[in-house]
Amino acid sequence: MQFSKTLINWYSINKRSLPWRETKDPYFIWLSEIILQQTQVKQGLPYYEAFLREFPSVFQLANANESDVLKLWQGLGYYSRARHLHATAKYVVNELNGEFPKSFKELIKLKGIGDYTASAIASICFNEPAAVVDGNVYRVLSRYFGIDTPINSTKGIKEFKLLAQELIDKKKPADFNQSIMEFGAIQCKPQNPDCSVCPLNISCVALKQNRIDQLPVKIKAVKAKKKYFNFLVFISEDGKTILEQRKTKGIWQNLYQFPLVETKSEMDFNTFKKHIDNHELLKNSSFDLSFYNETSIVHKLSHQHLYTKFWIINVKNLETKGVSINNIKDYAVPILIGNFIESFRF
DNA sequence: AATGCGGGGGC
DNA sequence: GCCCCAGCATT
Repeated sequence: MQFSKTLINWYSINKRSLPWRETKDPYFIWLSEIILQQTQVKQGLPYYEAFLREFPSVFQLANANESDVLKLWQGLGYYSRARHLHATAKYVVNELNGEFPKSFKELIKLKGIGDYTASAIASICFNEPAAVVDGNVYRVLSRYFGIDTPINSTKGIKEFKLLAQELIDKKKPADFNQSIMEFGAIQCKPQNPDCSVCPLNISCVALKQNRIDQLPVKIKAVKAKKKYFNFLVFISEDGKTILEQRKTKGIWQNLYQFPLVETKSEMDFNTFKKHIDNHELLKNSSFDLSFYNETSIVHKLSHQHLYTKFWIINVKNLETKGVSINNIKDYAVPILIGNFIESFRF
């Protein structure tokens, strides 16, 4: 197939030099693939290097505490990846003697490994002809073949997977998979690709029909909801503050934060002072309230916009409820909290 | 089939 | 402001 040959040839010339491309060790490939889910190389690379420094093998990762793994993951987002990464490391060490499964069928059973990641590991590490379909593959195939089935519909997911599976070079599954993804990342970019230098421009359907900017088709995402977060930043005279671990499902599960009061709207000083008067951590004690930011900090997640205020609460002492302010950098926190901690002078 | 989950960057 | 990103789990 000319399509596959062209991609593999393009890849051999244009591929970026990246650390996980120097190995077929499933631990390294697995780690890189989990980190790179929904994450660009530029953002994930430093995390990959940090994880390998801290956990050179699956055994060190399995022996770590989840809190330490989350701390290292801090800032990368989609924290369930880190929790599943750790759980799978423990499973591989404890149940599989530290050896990763060697087939798509077995790999996909592991936590945090879905169709894409199982295909990536099986092809790159074990030469199994399992086609990867990530955001890049959707884009390349939808444009080159002029397919307008929505890529995030059930029909589209099946259709593109089938097509990729037909196109894969069964003799070079690793090269084919990586070539089509790299091609999507560098040549067939989301915005303003330079089709004049594309090795596939002669036969690209979208280019011929002048539909490059209309493909791939995607079903619209729901709009983000607004939420109003008020963090209680306690400061005691003996140098302590309060951090709590988020145990509920939802965003930032198992990360730490200052005690959170969610409200229906943005709080001004007087309203908020009344609002928290009966708060569990404040009743029967005197406190001095002030704000860190008078206008909300807007933190945008994919599905929520968080209008956030940090409230400074000076108290006499916090006894055992508090943690030493000197140690707060040891806790894994959302980037929203992390940015505050960095800029606030305790 | 639909929803939730982060954060950074491009335009 | 909207879209995109080496997706997965849950319901």
